[in-house]
Amino acid sequence: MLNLRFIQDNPELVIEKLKKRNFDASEIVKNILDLYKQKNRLQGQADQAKAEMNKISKEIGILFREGKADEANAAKTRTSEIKESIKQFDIDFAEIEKKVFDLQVQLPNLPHDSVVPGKGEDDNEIVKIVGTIPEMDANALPHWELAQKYNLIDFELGVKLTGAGFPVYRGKGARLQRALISFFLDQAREAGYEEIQPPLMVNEASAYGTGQLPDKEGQMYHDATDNLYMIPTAEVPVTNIYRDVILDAKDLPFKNTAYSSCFRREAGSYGKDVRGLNRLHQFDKVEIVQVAHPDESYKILDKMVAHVAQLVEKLELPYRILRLCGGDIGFTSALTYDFEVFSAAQEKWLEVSSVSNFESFQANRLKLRFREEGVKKPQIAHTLNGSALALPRIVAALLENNQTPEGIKIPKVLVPYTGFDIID
RNA sequence: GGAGAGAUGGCAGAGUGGUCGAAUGCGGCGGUCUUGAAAACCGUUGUACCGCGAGGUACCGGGGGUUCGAAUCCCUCUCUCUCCGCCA
Repeated sequence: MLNLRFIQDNPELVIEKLKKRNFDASEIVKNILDLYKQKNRLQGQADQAKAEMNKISKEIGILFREGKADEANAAKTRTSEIKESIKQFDIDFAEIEKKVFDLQVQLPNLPHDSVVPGKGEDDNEIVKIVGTIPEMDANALPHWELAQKYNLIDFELGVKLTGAGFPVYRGKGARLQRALISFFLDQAREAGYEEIQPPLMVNEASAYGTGQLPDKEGQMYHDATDNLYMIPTAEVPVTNIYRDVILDAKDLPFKNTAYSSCFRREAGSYGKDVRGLNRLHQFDKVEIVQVAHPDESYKILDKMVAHVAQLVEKLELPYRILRLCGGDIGFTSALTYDFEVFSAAQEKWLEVSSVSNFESFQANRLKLRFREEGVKKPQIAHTLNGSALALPRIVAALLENNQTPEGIKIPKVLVPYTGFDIID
């Protein structure tokens, strides 16, 4: 969420920048400014009343100790009125604070200057396209048919065990999954990321910390008995490592990578692009997360993009990088690059990674700060994350693009991990 | 699942109604001493909000209550630990 002080000091800037998202913030910002003034006035009054009260209480204590009980009791009678007004101030203050907060969380992050305005995905900028799109045989099979033909993934069995969107990987299909996970983790480690194995369920505080709550409540699986949420991405537990902490500036950036299964209810998304591995309730992903100094975060974003690009290249998949437009960028992001690989048999681009700089938007909610040498006041850090990479669509593209009459070829870089170079 | 104990500053740990934002120790930072370091000694060391500032307010797991006054008393919730049971 945006910092209140910042909104207060830069109302026009906030409104102007959010226009790129087709988000009209004028009403909300105006209300926030009004409430903020009220809040401060109220706090002034309340603090004054409390100061008065504290002073009297202290005096009463001294009087009692000196044995002047009469004077002490006389002083007591003066307090009841102040006490009442304090009570009322506190009630009003809490109410206004809640109103401000409710408005504050409605404002999305300010897009970076490089983000172009736009309505939706059609307006995204294609930064670059790498690799050549393979010419496929007319009878090339989509991955769900290949998965069945070579007995790699059993979607039907998943339905039996759990439900749609929970596929069962088996044999070389399962081994391919494991190989990809190891490969991605090793690559991240070599790039200096510390590997984390996080819990797959988180508590409410963590779900709030990264903004899954309150807005996206319906997108997470929730265990009501213990009030825990299945993570939709490793970003949630990993980023929450840094909730409520003050870091040393000289230790920045913090770099973490984590493999996890991800669980998403995907409520309301049935019917389109859900075939095979295209959209699942449970899938695997290796995530990279960085906590950065504000001055460094965009340099770091570029490095993260380069890291992801290099992964896709090593897998020999044709891909393109998009810079998301204002209308398509996520609520919490200031700048996002999406990676899409070309899936040859489906003949379409599939999103396999999303790399974002959240600037201070997420850190502000997390209370993730750092302290600069010699500066007393802690500052809000920047957070970034990206998928590196999400497995299912990578697998879909690998199967489809690498199919040959002899079988499915495994990219060279993966062979040491799979232990086989062809699926036949 | 049963029984018990506990939650205080970066950590450890005192504090059971007022002078407590909080002893003491460790750690951190600065300094003295030293060729340098260690040791010793001295000083310093929480966060947020409001205020131009002086300063004020809040925070001792969360919420509520008693009281002129709560870290301290009461209620409630959450979490952690120990023992027993079960168990990968």
